[in-house]
Amino acid sequence: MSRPPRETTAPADPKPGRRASQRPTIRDVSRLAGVSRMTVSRVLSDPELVLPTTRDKVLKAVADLGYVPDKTAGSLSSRRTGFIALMLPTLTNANFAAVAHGLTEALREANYHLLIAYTDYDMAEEERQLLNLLARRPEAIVLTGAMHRRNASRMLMAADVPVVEIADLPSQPIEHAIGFSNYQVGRTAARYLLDRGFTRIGALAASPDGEVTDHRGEERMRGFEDELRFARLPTDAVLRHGSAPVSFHHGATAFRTLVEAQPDIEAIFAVSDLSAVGAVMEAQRMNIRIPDDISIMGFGDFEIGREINPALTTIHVDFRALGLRTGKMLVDMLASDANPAPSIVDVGLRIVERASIKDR
Amino acid sequence: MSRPPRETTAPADPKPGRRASQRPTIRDVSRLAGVSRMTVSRVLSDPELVLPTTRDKVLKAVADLGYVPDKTAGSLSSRRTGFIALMLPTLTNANFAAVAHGLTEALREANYHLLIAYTDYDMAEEERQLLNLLARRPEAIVLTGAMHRRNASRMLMAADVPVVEIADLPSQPIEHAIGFSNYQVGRTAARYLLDRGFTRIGALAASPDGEVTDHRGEERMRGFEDELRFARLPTDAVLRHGSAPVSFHHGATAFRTLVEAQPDIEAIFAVSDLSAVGAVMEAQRMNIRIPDDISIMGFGDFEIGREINPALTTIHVDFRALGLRTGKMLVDMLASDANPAPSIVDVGLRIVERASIKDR
DNA sequence: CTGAAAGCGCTTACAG
DNA sequence: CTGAAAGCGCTTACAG
Repeated sequence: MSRPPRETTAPADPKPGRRASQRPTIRDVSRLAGVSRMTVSRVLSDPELVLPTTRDKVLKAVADLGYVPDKTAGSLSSRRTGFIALMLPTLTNANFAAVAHGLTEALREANYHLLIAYTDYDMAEEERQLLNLLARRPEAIVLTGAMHRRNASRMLMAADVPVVEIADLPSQPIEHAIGFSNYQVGRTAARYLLDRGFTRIGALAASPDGEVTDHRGEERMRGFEDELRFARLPTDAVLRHGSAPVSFHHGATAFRTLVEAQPDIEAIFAVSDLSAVGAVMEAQRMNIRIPDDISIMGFGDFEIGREINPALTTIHVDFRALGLRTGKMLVDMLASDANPAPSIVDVGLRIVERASIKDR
Repeated sequence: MSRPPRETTAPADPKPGRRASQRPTIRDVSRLAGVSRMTVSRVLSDPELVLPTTRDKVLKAVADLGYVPDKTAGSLSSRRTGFIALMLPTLTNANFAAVAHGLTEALREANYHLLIAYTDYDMAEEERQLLNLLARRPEAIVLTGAMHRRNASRMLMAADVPVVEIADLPSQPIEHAIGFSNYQVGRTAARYLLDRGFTRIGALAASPDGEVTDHRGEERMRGFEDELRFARLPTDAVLRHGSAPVSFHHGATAFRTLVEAQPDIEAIFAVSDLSAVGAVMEAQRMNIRIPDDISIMGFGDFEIGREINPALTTIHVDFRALGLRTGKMLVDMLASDANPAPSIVDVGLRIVERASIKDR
């Protein structure tokens, strides 16, 4: 592996005199433009309110100085930070990232900035992060529903801003909730497999581990097991393996474990497409044909599921739309300064039938 | 798909009187504890400085009121916001998400909060986001290297804080740079394929589209093409298809396009594992055997590449470590308040040999 | 259409 | 070990 020389042209004088030049303030602009600070402020926030001549003088001074208003000061004074807090279990999950993207998009026009924190599925960390977030005085708080520590719930209730829980529909929402029932996802999956006549049915999930738990995934498993029980089927092939978050590798090892323990298994629901795809890959290596020998379905409709062979049957939730919708609701709410009654919105879910479930 | 009734227990009285109760300030705490505001401030930032008796009174008042200090005010006063700005092309890319995770981890102990923005690979958006970020007075700015608009570069230079470009090694860094050479990635990939005796060599990438361009990916392609040219091989099988960011689907369609145009192709380098994996999946559907008929290698070492069959040969860069390292450097720098000379750190790269390249 | 005054909720820099 | 004063850089709420 040869490495030809790189042309490392050292920049002439990088960032000269950092400490020398203080950043200009509104006062500097006002002096240069020969107007009051209020006028500068107006030009920047409500230009129509000031005479074009004055406006141009100010704008020129702003450009000449490279003035960037300090929002820290602005926030303190106006009591509006322009922050919306978002707390997620993790950033490295395409669906949660999609929520963040959807939210950002909805918030962009109204000029809100997302303040993101994540918990790594750890409830103790959620509480810690929540404190950090609250200290920044966000104008609204968005977080993943399902489970919080008591202290976290209390802090959320005491926070003087709208709270919306997403991606689940808690039975006792803190305030607003926009999402879907993970419990229903589990029941729907089981029902789907039941309806196709399978009787040896299993599942792949993570194992709850104290404070580090995927509560939403657990909800799916609870629904799945309930539906099996209602059908008088055993739940002993519902495998909890490793800890959250799941991964392709999780699916591969869990699949092998399950199949070795239950060789007659016919159909498997994985808590996430990540696990389901890993299971399909492991099946290929074990020379188990999907779906002829074993049927597999996932949850989340990740892109990779559409591309593998066979394409993965899964349950789809539009996470991007969920983020978008949450953002729009918040923008409306914050604009009107109203305090509407708590709303619970179910965005629903949809089975996407592809090729990983056997026709029978 | 039946939907049994959900127990929608409406919470007794969610968030009573939001507008009634103002959030407590440091003044409220000081009054309740019978001390000055300064003493409250000290208890919260430097507890050893105050008498245990006094401290306990204050802590009790803080707990009773549920006081959370307002960092907006604190920031303005102390001139330290505790923010580190991070600008990324996108959040929905496992490697960039890993950078964010690594950074967060390094920053956590020092109590810095990441302020994240992303550009969707759009340079105009980068400039807009940069302004938003700068207005929040971050104490340092981390962004993806390779390319910026002139205005963006100027704003960065004028910003009175450390700037570090990551995930590339620009020939003219703004200040610090921690990353690897994407150009070298391309050359290394081509060299690897050349050394194995392939002569009909192609590549899969996105097509630059004005302001919306994956400049780092383009650098990889430039290196790849250069290495082919140095070997006196044609570059006509380097396919640019669709626009950034690439995806599994991108790889699938680009692969089909390339193979139909160049049926005698022997080996392909994909700009990202995402495309490479999509290509492998499409090959399966086309009954093209990997690596017997065509060899494929990717870049980025995404988890899915390890799990597919055949496992994907790729080029690995430790993005998490990159984030971690950047964070540590920043914490040190900010703690000492020093202004060290610009540092350029190459974290290197590594070929991961798996099964998608034919032995010959 | 423009500006002088007051204040947002903290911390800095003293003083005692 | 504790506190009174001043001030961070803006915007609000008037006033003219």
